[in-house]
Amino acid sequence: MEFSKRTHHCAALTVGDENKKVILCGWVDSVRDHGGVLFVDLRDRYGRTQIVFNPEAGKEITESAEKLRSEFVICIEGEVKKRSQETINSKLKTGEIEVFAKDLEVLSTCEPLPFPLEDNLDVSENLRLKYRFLDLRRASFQKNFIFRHKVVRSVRNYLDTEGFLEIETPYLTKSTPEGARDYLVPSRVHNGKFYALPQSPQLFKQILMISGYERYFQVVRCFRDEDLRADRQPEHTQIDMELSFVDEDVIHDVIERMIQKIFKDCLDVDITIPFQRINYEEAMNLYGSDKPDLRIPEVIHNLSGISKDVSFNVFKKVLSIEEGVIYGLCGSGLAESASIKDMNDLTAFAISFGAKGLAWIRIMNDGSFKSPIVKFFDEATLKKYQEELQAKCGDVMFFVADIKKVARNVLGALRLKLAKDKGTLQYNDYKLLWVNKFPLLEWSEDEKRYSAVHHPFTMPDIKNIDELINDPASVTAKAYDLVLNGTELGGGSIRIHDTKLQEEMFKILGMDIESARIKFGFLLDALKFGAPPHGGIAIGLDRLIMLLLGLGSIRETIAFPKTQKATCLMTESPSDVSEKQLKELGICIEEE
RNA sequence: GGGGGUGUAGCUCAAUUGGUUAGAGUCCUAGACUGUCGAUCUAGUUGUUGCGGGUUCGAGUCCCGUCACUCCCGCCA
Repeated sequence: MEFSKRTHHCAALTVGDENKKVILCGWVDSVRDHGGVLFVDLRDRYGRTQIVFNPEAGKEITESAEKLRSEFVICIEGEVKKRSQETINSKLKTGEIEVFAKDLEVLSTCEPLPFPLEDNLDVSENLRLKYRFLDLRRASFQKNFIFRHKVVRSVRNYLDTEGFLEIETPYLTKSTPEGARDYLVPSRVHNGKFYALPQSPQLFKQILMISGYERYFQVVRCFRDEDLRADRQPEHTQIDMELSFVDEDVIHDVIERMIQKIFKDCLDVDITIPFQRINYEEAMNLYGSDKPDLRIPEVIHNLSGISKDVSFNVFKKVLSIEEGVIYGLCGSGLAESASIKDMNDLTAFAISFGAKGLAWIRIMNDGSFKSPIVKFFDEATLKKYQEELQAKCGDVMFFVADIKKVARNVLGALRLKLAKDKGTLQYNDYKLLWVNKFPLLEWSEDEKRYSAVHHPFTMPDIKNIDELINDPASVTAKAYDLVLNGTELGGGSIRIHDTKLQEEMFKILGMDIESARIKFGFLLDALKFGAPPHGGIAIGLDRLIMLLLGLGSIRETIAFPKTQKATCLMTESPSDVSEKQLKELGICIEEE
C-alpha cells in the first residue's frame, strides 16, 4: 500500500461506492475501541470517514489499530461498506458508509495534545498561538481559510474582467514621514541608512497610473508599527487598486459590483447596489462615528435648542461656551431593567471616551420621568426631549453636554455599546455604506500644523486653488470610506495629479519645497511628465473575511498572526540577533 | 502611555466570610468490552494556585509590584 496512491479523500465516499477498494489518508480524529471492533474517524482537509477495524481482518492489523491515538497520521486500505440502517450517522457527510480496513500504515505518530482540537472550546489564546500548527487544524480555521481563498479568487476573477492588471510593488522602500510609524529595515550596503516596509503601496500605484497602466490592483501586505486591536495587526492584507480617468462615482461603482460579486460567489447572498452614501459631517452628527453601524436604529439628536432655558447648571454652563452642545440618545427598553450600577457603569464608559459625565432620565412604563436630575427640568421640556429622541415608555434618555466633538464621539460609542450589550446585532445583517466628503485637513495641536486626514496626495474638493490657500480648514476631500456594520472596510480618494496643487498641499502641511523634494521628489517629478487624473481605494481583506464570517478578530483570518504586543508566540519573534549581524549593519543596541 | 478582564492539574473549570489534606470533568496510562460516532465501565498518575514581595496564627482568596494573553482609550494618513 502506498499513501501516494490515495484513491479518495475523506468526504468523498457515498453508498454509490459500495464494495470499492479504497486507500484513504489522514489524521486520526477519534478512536472508539470496543475490545473487538474498533472505530476510527479518519480526517483530512475535506472531511471525515469512519474506518472499521474488525478482528477478522487479522491479528497484526488489529494490534496496530489498538495503538492508534488522536492525531496519528495514517494510511488505510479497505473496502467501502454500506452501514446498516440503525448505525447511520446523519451528522456525518459520509455517515451512510464506512470503510473496513484491510491494511494500515502509521505514517506519523503524535504526542498527547497540549489542548483539544474540538471547535467551540475556549482555550487560552497564548497556548493556541504557541501551537498555531495545531490550532489551524481545527475545522473552523480550515473553513476560514478556504473561505478566504474563495474571496481572493473571486476578486481576481472580477478585477481581471474589469481590465485590472495585477502588478507587484516593493516591500523594501522609502520611509515616509506622514501617517503611521514605519517598520524599518537597516541597509547593510549603505551603513546607517534604512528601508521602510510600506504602510501601503500608495505612491507606487500612483506612479503606475502615470506610467500608463490605467487600472492596477494587488493583493498586498501592508505594515504599520502601531498598537494592535482585534481588527488591527502589524501586517495586514489589502485589496489595493488604482484607476485612471475616473471620478468618485466610477470607483464606487467598481467596488460595489466587486463586493456584490464576493457576496454572491462566497456566501450566495444577494446585496443591492448602489450602497447608501452619507457625508462625513452627517455621519458624525447622526451616529457619532465616521464608520456608522446602520444595524442600530437609534441616532444621536442635537438637543441644544430645547435645552436653552433649563435650570440644570451643567447644561447651562456648557451651552454658554463656544462649540458647547447638548446631544442626546435614546436607550430603548432600559428604563425598568437597568440598575443604578448599570447607569454608573455607563457613566464610567462615557468618561473613558472623554465625557465629563453622562446624564440620564428614565421614562418608566407609566410614563413618569425618573432621574436624580429630573427636578431641574419642567414637564414640557422633558416631553420635548422625549419627542425629539423618539423615546417610548420604558426607554432611557441619555445626554452628553460638552463641545460638539466630544459629545458626538461619546454618544457614538454609547450607541454601539448599548446595542452590543443588548445582543441583538446579527453579523449577517450586512449594512454597507459609503462615507464621503471627509475633511481634507486636521489641526495637530502637538505639531502646530495641519496634517492630512487621509494622506497628502488627496484631491481637495475645490473649484480653484485659492479656496485651499485662503481657508484650508473648511475644505473637504475627494475621499471616501467603505463601511460595513460599523467597521471601516476600506478607503480611498481621488489623487492630486497636478504639480502646482501638490506643492501647495505640501506647503499647507508645513513642508517647504526643499523637504518635500527630499521626501517625495520622485512623485513631484513624475507628476511633471504627463500624469492622468486618477484615484483609488484599498479594501482590508482580513477585516472583510472577519465581517463576512462574523468572527471576533482578524487573527482568525490570518494564519500566523501576532499577539497584542506584536510578538509571534510560535516563532518567538522578535528576537535577539547576533553581534556579527549587528556589526555588519553598523547597529549598536543601547541598554535601557 | 492609560483603563478593564483573565491567569488554579497537559486542557476546561470549581474551591462559602481568609480556615486547616486545593477538587471535578477531560486528556493521559493500564485493564474490560464486537456497532460506536462526545462510546461505555474499572483503576491509576498529574499542582511553584503566572512570578516576586507584604499583611495575618493562617492567603488560591486581602494589599503592593511585576509578567503573559485579551478588550478598550490614546495611536493607526
